[in-house]
Amino acid sequence: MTDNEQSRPVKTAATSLGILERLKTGGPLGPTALASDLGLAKSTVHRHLKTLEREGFVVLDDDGYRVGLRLLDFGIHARNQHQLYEVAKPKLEELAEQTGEKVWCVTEEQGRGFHLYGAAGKHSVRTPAREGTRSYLHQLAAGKAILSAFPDERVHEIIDQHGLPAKTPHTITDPDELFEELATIRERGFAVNREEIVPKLHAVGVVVTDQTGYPVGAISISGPSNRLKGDRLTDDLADLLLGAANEVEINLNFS
Amino acid sequence: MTDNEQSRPVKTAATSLGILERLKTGGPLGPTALASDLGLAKSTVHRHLKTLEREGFVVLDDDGYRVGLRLLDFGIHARNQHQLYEVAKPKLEELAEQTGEKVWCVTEEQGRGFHLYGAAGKHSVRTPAREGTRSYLHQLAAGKAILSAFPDERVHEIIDQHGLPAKTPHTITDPDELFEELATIRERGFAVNREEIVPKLHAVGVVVTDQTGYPVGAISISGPSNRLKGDRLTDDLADLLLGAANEVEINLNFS
DNA sequence: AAATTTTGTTCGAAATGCTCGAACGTCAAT
DNA sequence: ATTGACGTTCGAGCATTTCGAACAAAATTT
Repeated sequence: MTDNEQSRPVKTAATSLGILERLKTGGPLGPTALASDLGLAKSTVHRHLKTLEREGFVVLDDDGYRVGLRLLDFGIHARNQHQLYEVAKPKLEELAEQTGEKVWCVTEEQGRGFHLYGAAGKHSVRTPAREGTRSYLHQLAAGKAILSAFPDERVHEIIDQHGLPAKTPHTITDPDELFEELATIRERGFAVNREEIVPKLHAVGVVVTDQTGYPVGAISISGPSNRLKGDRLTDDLADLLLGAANEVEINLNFS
Repeated sequence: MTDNEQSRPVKTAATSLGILERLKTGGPLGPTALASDLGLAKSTVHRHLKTLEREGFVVLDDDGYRVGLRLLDFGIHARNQHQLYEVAKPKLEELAEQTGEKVWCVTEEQGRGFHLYGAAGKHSVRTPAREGTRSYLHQLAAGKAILSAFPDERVHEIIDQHGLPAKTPHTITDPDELFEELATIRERGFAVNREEIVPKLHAVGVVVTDQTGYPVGAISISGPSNRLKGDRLTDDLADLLLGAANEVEINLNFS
């Protein structure tokens, strides 16, 4: 499963997806700008755009082409496939209300973490994470909680596939260190993140498993480091999360 | 702008998108099932799937290929491009709380209506609409409200492009009837939907325009026909919506 | 307002790279 | 152990994509 080298990819399809990707991050663009960015001929990009437009994946307005809401339809569908979303959602809102912080629900796909849903408490701070955001598991409290529930073998696969890229000086970049951390997490039941992805941002995360012990995702609470520290972080909030995760796990068995 | 006949579409890209579409509606599937559904060779579908998988647009699990959460990333991004979403959201939650019904925010793209966000009140009923759902504008209260703010010329374009397909016996299928309805909506300021998309479901909708009068979307309240009728529908709820839409319009000018 | 530059769009021709079918490997079921 | 169904790989023909150049349309400048 470590093999991600594809024998013969469909280059034409990859080109279309590359255009979508570029439009997502690069705002509205025209054929000329896209062509030079992607190293393609104007006419080629134009043809792709018109095809994508026909299907609603991109739309044309005054400023150029943008990603279309057709993708929201697909995205919401992708999210609804995860039972965790619907079950965890009300619990997350409750936690956000109680703690005043930002509460997330994260799941794993292809060795990466995806933010399924976030509930904002009264005092929650703005972070780079949005719904749909894809992150490296080892950079997230929720992600490390998920990793702690995988067999070592699977964690090795993930490291092989994605590495352990750093986001801040505190990010865990050494496999051995990560495995030690995962042992600690398994022991005490929750994961802690101290400025490992965003400076001055801390978080706690707890895994949510199904009946077989497989991690279907994790929930986390994040906030400013000076508010999420000491006992509040490792006792109060961790306990709150452990209870919530436990409830979610039970509800998952009956849906 | 009525020309949607594309000179030379990129067939290969369209094939990939067709696979995505089929996976969205048809649940997890394997290469063989997809190939026979789409009239393609197994090996062709396989190659497309591997390409899509590499980009995270589909994922493979025990039951077959599914649409991947990478699409949620794109979809959320598409939604965030519409300022209306963020501005209307808190107001929708407020309305849902007040009325107990389901409240939606809809916007237009390519002559179709897209459900940006829905807030559920205590007594809200389950309908086919989800976030991201694409509908015909003439079948929605919010959609008709949007149409009422377009110039007739644009409405004609939309009718030419998409027709006026029926969902129930009450759906408006005649252009003249639609234009009469739009005149009424412009006059009184709100649109009403009586079982035009779902039997026994009624709704009220009010357009939200920008400074130039262009409809950036609409908000609506929907619920069972026996609860949303008479004065409650055309007075109480309509007034509530008109006030909310007005507030949203003002807030849109400062964001 | 004319001219010029930039951008969007169309089209032909060459060759890339996609599609198909057949064969192989793999797994589950009988 | 054997059969069948499914996923995967690979070669070869040719359908399709890609590029570049030319044209049309805007936008920007003089």
